Amino acid sequence: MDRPAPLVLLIEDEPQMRRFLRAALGGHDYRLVEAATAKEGLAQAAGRNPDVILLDLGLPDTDGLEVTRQLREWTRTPIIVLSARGREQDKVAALDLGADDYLTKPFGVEELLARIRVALRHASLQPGDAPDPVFEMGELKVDLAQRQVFRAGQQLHLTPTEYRLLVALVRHAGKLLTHRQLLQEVWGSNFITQTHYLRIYIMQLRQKIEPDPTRPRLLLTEPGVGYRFKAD
Amino acid sequence: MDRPAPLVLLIEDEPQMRRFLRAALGGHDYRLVEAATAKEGLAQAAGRNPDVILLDLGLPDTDGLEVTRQLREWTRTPIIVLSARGREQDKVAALDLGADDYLTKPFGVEELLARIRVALRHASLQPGDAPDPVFEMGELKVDLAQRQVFRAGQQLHLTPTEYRLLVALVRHAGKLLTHRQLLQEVWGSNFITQTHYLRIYIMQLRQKIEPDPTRPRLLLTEPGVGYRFKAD
DNA sequence: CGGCATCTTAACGCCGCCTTAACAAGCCCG
DNA sequence: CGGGCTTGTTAAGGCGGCGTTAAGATGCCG
Repeated sequence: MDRPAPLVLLIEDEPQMRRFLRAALGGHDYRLVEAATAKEGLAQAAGRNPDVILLDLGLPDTDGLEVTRQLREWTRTPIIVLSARGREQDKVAALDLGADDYLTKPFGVEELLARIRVALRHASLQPGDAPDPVFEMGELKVDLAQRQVFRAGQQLHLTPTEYRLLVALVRHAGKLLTHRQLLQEVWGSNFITQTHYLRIYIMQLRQKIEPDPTRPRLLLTEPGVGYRFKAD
Repeated sequence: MDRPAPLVLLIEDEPQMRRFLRAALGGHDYRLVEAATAKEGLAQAAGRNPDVILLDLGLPDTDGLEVTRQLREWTRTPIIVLSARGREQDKVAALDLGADDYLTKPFGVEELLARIRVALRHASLQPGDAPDPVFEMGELKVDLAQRQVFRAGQQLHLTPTEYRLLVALVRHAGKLLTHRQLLQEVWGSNFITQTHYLRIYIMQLRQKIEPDPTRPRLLLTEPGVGYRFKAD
C-alpha cells in the first residue's frame, strides 16, 4: 500500500501563488517540484516525470497554451490549468489542447486538492500498472500490497505480529535494526524494553521462513545490537 | 471506422435546463438520453450504457451525491456534475465520491462541451472494458451493472448490506481488506469500531456463496487483520 | 394496522495468538 | 575456570477474536 507520495510539478511564476500552493500541498503527503518559467517547466516535466502538473497560463516566456500543446506531444500526465483568465474561450482552448481541468483564480485549496485527487485517480486507472511492489530474496517472497508471504511458491501463514516484524525487517533489508527500533516499530513505544518478545518472534519467523531454522541465512543476529535481514 | 455519436445521459429535473442542454448538445453530433429522477437516471445508466453522464445534484427523490456513489459501485463512466451549489465542500464531496468534473450553474455551453470532450477523451484511453463489469471466480459470478449475483448459474438473493460487502471485497479481489476499510466502505465512518457487524455479515455471505460455509474457500479470514476475497 | 424482510443487539463456545515463565546454550570477562 | 550476561528454545495459561445462533428492533409494504 505504501507507494511514494505523488509528485506534483507546479509551473507558476508568481512567488505569492507559489508560496500559497506550497503551503496547501505541504500538509497532504505530496512532493512538490517548482518551475518559474515555461522552459524550466518543460524541462522538469521531462526530467522528473511528475504524477500531475499544475500549470499557470500567464507565464513570462511562453504562453501556457503552448506549454500544454508541447507537453501533449509526448506525455499524458494530467494537466490542471490554474489561470486568472476566466473567459470561456480560454477554458475551451486549454481543455481542447489536452488539459484535463481548468481552475479560475481565485480558487479554494480544498477544491484544488480534490481535483488533484481526481487527476491522480484517472492516471492510476490507466493501463501498464505494474503488478505489485514485491520483495524477493532467495526463495522468500513478500507481497506488501496483498499482505502475502511465500516461501518456494508456497504461501505461508503469519500471525499479525510475525508479519509486522517481518515487514519491518524486510523494508530495511540489509540494514541493521536495533532492538529498540524493532520493538518501537512492531509493538510501540511502551515496549522498547521487552527484548524478550523479539527473541520469541524472531525464532518463530525463522521456523517459518528459514530452510534450516537453527542456522539462519536470511534473518541474522547481530549480537548485542539487534537483527538484520540479509539483502541479495 | 466511424463510431456512433457519443451517448450522453442527462439526469436533471428542471425542464428549463433540460431544454437548454438539449439545444446545446443537439447541433454537435451527440445522442441524448434524459432522466428526470435519480431512480430513472440509475436505470438508464445501466440500461443504455452511456459514454458520459451529466448529473444535477438537486434531484427530487435522491441526493445527487448518493447517485454518484451508487453509480461508482459498478461503472467508471465519466460523471460531470452540474449544480447550483457552488460551495467548496459540495464540490469536494462530489469529486471524492467519484465524479470527474463539477460545473457550477450558470455555466457556458462551450465550456460544458469542452469538458464533455475531456471526459470522452479520458474514457477512450481506458482499456477496452466494454461490456458489463462482471467478476467471475470459480462458480461465483457478480454482475455489478445488473446488481445480480449467481452461484453455479443460480441467481442468489442478497440483502443490500450483504451485497455492498460482497462488492467491496470483490472489487479488491486478492487484496487484504482490514476491518476498518470494510466497515468504512460498507457502513460508513461512524461504524469503524463495530467489528461484530462484519462477523455477522461475513458469515451470512459465506452461507450463500460458499459451497461449504464452514470451510471457506473464497472469503478468507486473516486473523487479527481483516478479510480477503480469493483471486483466481 | 399487520406481516415480512432486514438490521441490530446480545450471548456463548472455541480456537489461536499473545504473553509469561523457565531453562539450556553460547559468549565475554574477570 | 567460573560467573553473569545475552540469546535460543520449549511449554503452558489466559485473553480476545471469531464463528454461530437467536431474539429483539426497525422499517417498508400492502
